[in-house]
Amino acid sequence: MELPALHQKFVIHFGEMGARWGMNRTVGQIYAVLFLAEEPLCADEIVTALGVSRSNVSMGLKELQSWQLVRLEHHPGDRRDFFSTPDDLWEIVMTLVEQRKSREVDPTLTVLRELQLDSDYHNTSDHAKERIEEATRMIELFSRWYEDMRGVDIDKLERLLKLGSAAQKVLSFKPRKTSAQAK
Amino acid sequence: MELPALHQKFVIHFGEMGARWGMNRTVGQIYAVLFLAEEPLCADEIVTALGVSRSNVSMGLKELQSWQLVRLEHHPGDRRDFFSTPDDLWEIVMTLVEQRKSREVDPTLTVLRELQLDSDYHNTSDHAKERIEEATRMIELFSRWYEDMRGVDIDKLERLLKLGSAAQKVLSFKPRKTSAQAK
DNA sequence: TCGTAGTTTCAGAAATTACTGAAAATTCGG
DNA sequence: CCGAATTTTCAGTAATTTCTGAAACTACGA
Repeated sequence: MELPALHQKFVIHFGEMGARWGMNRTVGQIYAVLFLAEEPLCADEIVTALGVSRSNVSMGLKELQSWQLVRLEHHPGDRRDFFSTPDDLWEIVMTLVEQRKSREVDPTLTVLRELQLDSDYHNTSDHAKERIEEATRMIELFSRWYEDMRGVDIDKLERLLKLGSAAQKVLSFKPRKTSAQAK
Repeated sequence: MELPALHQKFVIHFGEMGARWGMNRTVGQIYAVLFLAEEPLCADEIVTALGVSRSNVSMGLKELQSWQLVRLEHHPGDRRDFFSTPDDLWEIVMTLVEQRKSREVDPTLTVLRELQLDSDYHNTSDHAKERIEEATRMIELFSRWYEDMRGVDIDKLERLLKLGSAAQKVLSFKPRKTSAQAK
């Protein structure tokens, strides 16, 4: 399966982007191919689409599975594995957010809490304590919000975002002692 | 300036995390040191804190400046550059978000739009077109929201997040028919 | 049980990225 | 303009990551 020129461009861009997120270029490209494909593809189709080695594709797919970004399916009477991305783009975005949270935010929160339990903690400078505690509070704030929000569908989200924008304008008029002036 | 053991742990963790974001380990560590420091530090203080070469610190600081994550100041009668992070953690978070948006989201949106203007676009499969357009719409939705929200202070944000959580619960009860569809 | 069609693993090669020390450049007081 | 203090650049090296081909493995039908 040769890739149409337009798909090429898309795939290349997602390769670059993939590299900026924990995955590598090839993994990003594999994902892009699957994302545009009409139907689930088997590993060899990805090999010819991208021109990389079979084993590289195998490893890439494993990586994508560990991110829960691809789905595996079987066709009756065919021994091959077929891979696809969810049809619902919103679901993809939520999976990505979830994964990044659990790979980056959660471990950071764990470390911050551990530091505060550390026997050395009391002889840390007040300033450093304050920064550590502030960071902890902020991450907890976001985590709680995320827990509340996880699982909204795109339709509801759209309404919430509009509400948020509107609310932020309204709040800008309520003079509060701590609030900085709105733009 | 030898780092206290507790700072060590913090710094090491941020090195790992920095590596997951576009920066590398050393850049993350430099940032962590500055984040905990009572007052602005000069490059040589970072060198002794981290035990890496002077030139590595120089490059790391340049990288951090390109992300706009550090501030540079001068002390009268001292020729050295002193670096610090903003006191307001929220400001730091917003800077990070802004930078990542402009390095990842904006270029992606540009590519998606270019694809749609491409002379090949009309002979792309309907399915691929649909996916490209869906992705474009979703990114635009977030970008608009972000534009509305950029610049809220942490205090207002806290209220907005609560509002969002509450609203999402309320909306869950409203039987929705044709909801806000900007599509 | 064997053979075939497929997938995964893994050691080493290739490519990329990070780090260093030395040299060059900059800045500023005198 | 000189020289001392500092920062930046850069070519080469070190470390890390990615990719490959060959071999090992798995599942299945005959």
